[in-house]
Amino acid sequence: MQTQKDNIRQITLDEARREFLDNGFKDTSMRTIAKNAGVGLSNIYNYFKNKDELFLEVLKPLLSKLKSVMAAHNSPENLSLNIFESTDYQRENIDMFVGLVEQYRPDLKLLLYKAYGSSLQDFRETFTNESTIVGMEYLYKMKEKYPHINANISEFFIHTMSSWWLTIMGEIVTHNLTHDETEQFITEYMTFGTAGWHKLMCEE
Amino acid sequence: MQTQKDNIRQITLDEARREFLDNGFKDTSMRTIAKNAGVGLSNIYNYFKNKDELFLEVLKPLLSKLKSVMAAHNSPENLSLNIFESTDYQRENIDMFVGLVEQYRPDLKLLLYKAYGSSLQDFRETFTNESTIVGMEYLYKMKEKYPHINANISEFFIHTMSSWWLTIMGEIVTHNLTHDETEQFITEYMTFGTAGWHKLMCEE
Amino acid sequence: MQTQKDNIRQITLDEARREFLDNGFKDTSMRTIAKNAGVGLSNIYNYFKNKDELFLEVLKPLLSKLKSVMAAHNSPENLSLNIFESTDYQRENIDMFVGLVEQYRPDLKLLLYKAYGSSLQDFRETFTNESTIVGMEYLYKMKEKYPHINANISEFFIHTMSSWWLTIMGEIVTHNLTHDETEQFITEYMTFGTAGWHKLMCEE
Amino acid sequence: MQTQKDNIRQITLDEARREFLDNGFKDTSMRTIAKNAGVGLSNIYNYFKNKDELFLEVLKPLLSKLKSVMAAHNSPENLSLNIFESTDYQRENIDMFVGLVEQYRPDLKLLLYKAYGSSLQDFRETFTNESTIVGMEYLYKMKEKYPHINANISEFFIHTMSSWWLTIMGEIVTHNLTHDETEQFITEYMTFGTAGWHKLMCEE
DNA sequence: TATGAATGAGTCTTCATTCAT
DNA sequence: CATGAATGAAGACTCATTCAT
Repeated sequence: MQTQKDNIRQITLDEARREFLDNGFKDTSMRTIAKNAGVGLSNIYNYFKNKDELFLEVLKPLLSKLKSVMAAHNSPENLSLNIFESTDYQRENIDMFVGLVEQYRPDLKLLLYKAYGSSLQDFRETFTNESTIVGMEYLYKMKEKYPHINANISEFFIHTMSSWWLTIMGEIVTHNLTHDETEQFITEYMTFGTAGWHKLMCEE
Repeated sequence: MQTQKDNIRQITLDEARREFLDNGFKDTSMRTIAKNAGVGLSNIYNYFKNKDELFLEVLKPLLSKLKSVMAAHNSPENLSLNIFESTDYQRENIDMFVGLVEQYRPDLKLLLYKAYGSSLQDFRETFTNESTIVGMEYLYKMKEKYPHINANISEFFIHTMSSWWLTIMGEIVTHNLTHDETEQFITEYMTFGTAGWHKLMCEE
Repeated sequence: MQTQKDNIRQITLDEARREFLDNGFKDTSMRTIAKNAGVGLSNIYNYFKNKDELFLEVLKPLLSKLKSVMAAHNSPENLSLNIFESTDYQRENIDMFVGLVEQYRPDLKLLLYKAYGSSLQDFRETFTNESTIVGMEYLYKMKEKYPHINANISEFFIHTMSSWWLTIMGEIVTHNLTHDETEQFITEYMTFGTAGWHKLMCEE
Repeated sequence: MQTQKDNIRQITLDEARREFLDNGFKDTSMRTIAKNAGVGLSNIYNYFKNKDELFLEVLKPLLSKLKSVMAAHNSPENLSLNIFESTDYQRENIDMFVGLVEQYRPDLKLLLYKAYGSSLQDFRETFTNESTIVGMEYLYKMKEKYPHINANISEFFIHTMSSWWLTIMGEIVTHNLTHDETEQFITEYMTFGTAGWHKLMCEE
């Protein structure tokens, strides 16, 4: 009996996602995926080169989304001190953030907590490093535009903030907040962060 | 050649730490530990019940240190709004923090990044949860003492901040900062955090 | 894009030869052949019954050439003691030999060194056995014609000489001799062999 | 139930030899060896690092014997033109040769015909190359001692003769000659070879 | 003819732990 | 206390070939 191509591929991906989520990349066996997906073990290898590629394929949509998010961060319209006051900008930013979380919740869990043993094992570190570079560039551009601000902020602090971003993402993904809880958290987070950055950049 | 009892135990622990650090809990094999430690494989089981307990034993000192740190956080002398201004208190707090990192750097790496597969795999989550409880209690007590402050802060936000703490710890452990870099970072961190908390608790 | 029938057959054969040469029969997979030849895997089975037959088909030209060479060996005009002196005959013989090597170098490598796992795995043995029979017959006929020669040579010695022939073929195929090197070798080989045979058949 | 160390090791080696002989290295599975030897599959890995090492261990005695044989070839007492006449020397040489074959018959088959896939796959080539070097050195030393001989013999010819040596060894190992057959063959071989070498080195 | 999907048995190797001595 | 042997299940992946279309 032959099932259609796409069907099998999708079934395998779905089952793999479930299995990876339950047991993590390393503790998930191809055998189990095959059995639970109702697909012949060796047949999986007609669709995916190996276990790692299967994992990557599961996370592909999320990964490209993240890439585009990071690219957007540095766009010119964000280069304004307004952002400390502009609730609009912040709101927009946050909505994107929350949307991303809601759309990719399981995949984010996978990526952040279950990737041990895969080639994405060090994604957090990699992503943080890249974010840090982006963050530093942002800082320099701001300094050019607003020479009076304090841009003498250590790379490591930026690094830390980038890492924080992922931490928060991870926490949100892990805990299922109600809508109100989410709203309150975001307000707090914005209040806290805005005050912090303002102090750091404008009053030192 | 026989080695004395305590020696064996210690040698095993040391070699296990090294091996776990290099390859992570899951990818470290008892065989390798035994071979590199020069100890008979099955003899290890005379000192430690199993691989997991060996791992726990390696991390025991760090774990109890962390426990005491958390306990101290809630002590009465910390219950003062002064802490927002008192550089002394903050300084002291930070020094403890830095001291801890310097003393337990490898163990912290182990605990935060290499524990996959062990019973400490979820330490980060567990610890964050406990920290959150402590943090909430602290908040209530502060509210009792200073009724005018805003203590209406979401548990999830506290949770997030606790998690942040571990994130920062992890970053410091991972990157070997010079003394000056550490100083600058701490200053930035304090500035940022103090402003944030102040805004959140006193001006809302 | 469809390729014409004969094309596909030939392309497959060529790619198979290349692959077999690189990795040997056993370590070459049908998948690889198909992929590199740009032919559908299962389509190969429309042209060749199985992997073994594909291998046989690759070597078919060489095999029939070898068969004819062996047949020629026993022809009447060769039945002369002159051959020990007649450089002409020897020369002709050698030239055929060298020509064969130059024309079929890769196929000879295939047949002699890369056939493990195929039905030609024991070709060397088979061919040697047949050659031995031919050689023995040759010897008898010579004895009939020249009764004074010593034809009491063991079958095993003939066998050994037949095997030697293949060995030398293999060596020549493996090492890429220059023209001069080939010439010198042939001279040496003829000198050595002629002296040996002469001693064995005429002076004992 | 625990069997003694050496027992198991030996049983495994014996069974492995048998299996390798029957099916060749590549087509012998560790599972089969384990089953037929009555040893736990994974237990084999307590004695041998992997399949290849098991194979090497089976052939170890033969390999060191061959090494010593080659080393002896160049010894000073062999440096004499007498050897063309001295039946003693030749006899001794041949006896060693035959003894070696009789003692190591199965192992020689293994090494020469069944090693495909193992690290000894190219033993024949390797050994021939080394033999060639030894042979060339021998030739030079002879030339020094007997300046009138013709030492202008191509390396490739020597190579071919070294290869021949292995070929003959292989043939003898494969065919079970009676004592008389062996004697006759040796005589023929010596007659043939001596005449050949003599012609090549002394009359050209 | 041509295709990609499907099969199912097979490969070597590793592991934490326990057993017998 | 110490040891090396033993266990049994599990791991990812490959293969030649056939099936359904």
